[in-house]
Formats: sequence, C-alpha cells, structure tokens
Amino acid sequence: MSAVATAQGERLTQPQRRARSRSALLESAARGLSRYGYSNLLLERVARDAGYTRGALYHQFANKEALALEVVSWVEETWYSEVGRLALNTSDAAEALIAMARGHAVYCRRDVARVMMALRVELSGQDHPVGRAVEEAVGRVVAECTRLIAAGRRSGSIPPGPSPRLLALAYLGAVEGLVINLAAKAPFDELLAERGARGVLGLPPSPEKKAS
Amino acid sequence: MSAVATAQGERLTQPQRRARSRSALLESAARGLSRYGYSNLLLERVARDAGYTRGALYHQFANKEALALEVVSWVEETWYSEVGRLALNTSDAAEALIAMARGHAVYCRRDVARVMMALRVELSGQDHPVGRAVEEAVGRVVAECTRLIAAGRRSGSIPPGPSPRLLALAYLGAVEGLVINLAAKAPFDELLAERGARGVLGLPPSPEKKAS
DNA sequence: TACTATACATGCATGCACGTATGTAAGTTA
DNA sequence: TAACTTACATACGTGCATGCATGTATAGTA
Repeated sequence: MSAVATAQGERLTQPQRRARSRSALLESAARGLSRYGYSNLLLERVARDAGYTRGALYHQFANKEALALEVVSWVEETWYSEVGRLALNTSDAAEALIAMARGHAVYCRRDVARVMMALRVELSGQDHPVGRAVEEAVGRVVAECTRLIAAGRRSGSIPPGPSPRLLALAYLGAVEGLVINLAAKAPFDELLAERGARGVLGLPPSPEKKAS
Repeated sequence: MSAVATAQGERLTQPQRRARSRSALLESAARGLSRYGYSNLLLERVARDAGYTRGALYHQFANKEALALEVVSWVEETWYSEVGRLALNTSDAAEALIAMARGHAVYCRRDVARVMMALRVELSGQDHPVGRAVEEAVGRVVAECTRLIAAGRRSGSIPPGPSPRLLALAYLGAVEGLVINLAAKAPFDELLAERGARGVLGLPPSPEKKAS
C-alpha cells in the first residue's frame, strides 16, 4: 500500500532493515493471497504494495512458493496464538469449541482471513507443495477439534451422533463458511458463529449472552 | 475422461453432433472449474477430457470466459431446479429453509459441487465478468433466502434477531462450508446441514428424523 | 456425384509472469 | 576513507497458455 519510507535520518542497522522489509513483504503477500489466491498473485504487485520491487522479494524469498509457504506458517501461528489457545482456558470440551468458533469469527475480521480457504479451494488435490502445507495445517486443526469432540462425548457435554472426525469437519466448515460470508460484520459474526457451532454439535441454544 | 467415440455406424445429424460435443465440453469444463478454478483451468485439458481438442472448444465457445459463463448459467439452472424448487413445496418459510439446506447437501454430492465457491473465492472483488456473474447468481439466492427469513419472522416460525439479509448470508455460508467440508459423506451431510441451518436460524433442534 | 457448409484438428503468434543475472546504493569493519 | 558485504533495482531470457489462422474430414444439398 504505502512505501516503508525510511523517514529522514532514520538510521537502521542491516538486520533491522531486513526484518522490516521481510515483514512488510509477508504482510503484503498474505493480503494478496487472501484476495487473489496463489496463481493470481502477482509478485510485482506484492512487492509494490509493500513499497519495494520484485528484486527485494527475490532477495528475501527463494521463489513464489517459498513466500507462500512462509505466509501459511505465519497464519497458522497467529491462528493458534489467538484462537487455538482459547481451547486451553476452558474446562469443558463443548465450551472450548464454542469459544473457538467465536474466536475464529474475531480472528477473521482482519483482511487476511481468507488465506487458508482461498489456498485450499485453489490447490487441494493438486499435489502442490503449498496446497499440501495448507492441508497439513488444516489437518492439525481438524485433529484438535476431533479430540475435543471425543472428549465432550465422554464427559457427556456433547450428545452422541456422527463420528467425532466427521462432526469436526462439519463444525469447521460451517464456522469458516459462515464467518467468511459475514465478512467481519461485528458483533453478529461472533454471535452467529456460536449459534451455527451449537447447531452442528447438537448443543442447545445459548441464552444469547452478548458478544465479548 | 473418455472420448465420445461415435460408435461404429452411429449416424448423427449435424445439430446432434454439435449438441453432443457441446454438452460434453460443458460438463468437462464444469468439473475442471470445480477442481482447478478459473485461471488454473487449462482448455487443453478440458477439451481432452471431453474427447476433443481445443479446436472443437473454440468452435463452440468464443473464448475461455464465455465457456465459464455458460457453465455458471448451467449450474445456476440445475441448482434452482433441484434445490431452489424445494422452497415452493412447503407452506412454512422455516421449513423451506431447512429443506433447502438438506437439498443443497444432496445437490453437492456430485463433482461439480464446488464450481460456484471456487469461482467466487478466486474472482470476487476482481472486476472479472465471470466473477460478476457468480456474484449475481449468489445474490439471487441470498435475496430469496432473505425473503424467506423475513416471511418466517412475520409468521413467527423464525425468532427475531439479526437482519434477514445478514442471517441469510450466515445461513448460506454455514451450509455451503459444511457441505463442502463433508464432501458428500451421505447421509450425515444432509443431517448436519439441517442441524447447522437450524442453529444459525435460531430454530430448535429437530427430533432427528431420518435422511430422505 | 459434385459442391457447399459445418465440425473439428493442427500449427503459429502474442502476451504475460516467473526466475535470474547484473548493476547500484546503503551499511559495516579496518 | 578504503575494502567489503548486504539490500535492493533494473534488464533480460524462458516457458506456457490463450487465441487465431489455416487445413482436413464429415454431413447436407442438388
């Protein structure tokens, strides 16, 4: 969007320069992937939007694929630190899944929300390294949700029904689709994400407490 | 996949030949768009999978864009005739929305299920004719669901809450995401689509009647 | 059977984006 | 300040898919 513009006299050490450029390029790439997907992502645009040229990009990243892989890792990390972590603060598995649904809605209010979905829709089944990385990251979330659902079944907070893995896929698909379609329309994104999650999981409707 | 292979002695009139080639190419293009999206769709592959070459394709369709637009129209028509129609057979709006959720799950069991989502994720916001066509088609479905929700609110079968349009977007996003993630795992796709829809709409859980 | 039109195949030209090689400026160490 | 390294820009080559132009076979017509 805007150049990094080392404001006059702002003296930077080399590692600082490098880190600044790198994160600017990564952020720009994340926005680009979210909007345009992988093959429609133009590195010229990524660099320009970050205030650089493709030369700077190729100096920091080996190629388009490596750049995308780093974006995927970055998204997964931030997602875990902001959403996945919510599962640890609750004692009950059903509560954890509800909290994650709401948390995901909040997480997706930023503009890089669609990175994972965009890449998955575009590259799944394509034997593409980036597609595989996304599938693996999504797989980890699915596994975590599957574990939570199984635990909730054992503790009785989630009623019996389809296999935990199938239910986890349904839960995640519903929450992700809902949140993306709502496009950060706070506070309803969070409220409806909870309602959708409860419905899929077979939980009773909540007493409609306010959004956090 | 396999060539059309005019089995020996099978005498065809010109309009018949044309129509046969045309639908074979359209079907192949629909599968391709569903799997690879628009820009990753290779016309060479489309033609080959239908048993022809790109020459045949360019003889029937002006260009890649025109081909994609026809696929979008075709998908919208079949969706209305198989899913949208379900809304007409019910007296109550809430019933209609539930029926559509289940119907969409059934509709999406075929391999062209992801055409609309794939194109929307790839081209939305891009000022691309195909993207616009998809947005318009989706917009019509959203409008229909919005109308149904407003009617359900008036008749009391859907409880008050967020604006009908917002709720329609949430409902559709949840159902679509859920169904795609479940990848035609009958009969749970249908069952969970209903549960998700009920949750988002604020309807009580159903007595879990069997899938149709 | 000759002659036209339609359905389809094959070969070429263009454009576009990636990746790389080279050049220049800014920072680091002596 | 002189040498050296790192950060970035500019310019070029390559591959690939689209679209078009031309060639061939099959169907319709007299």
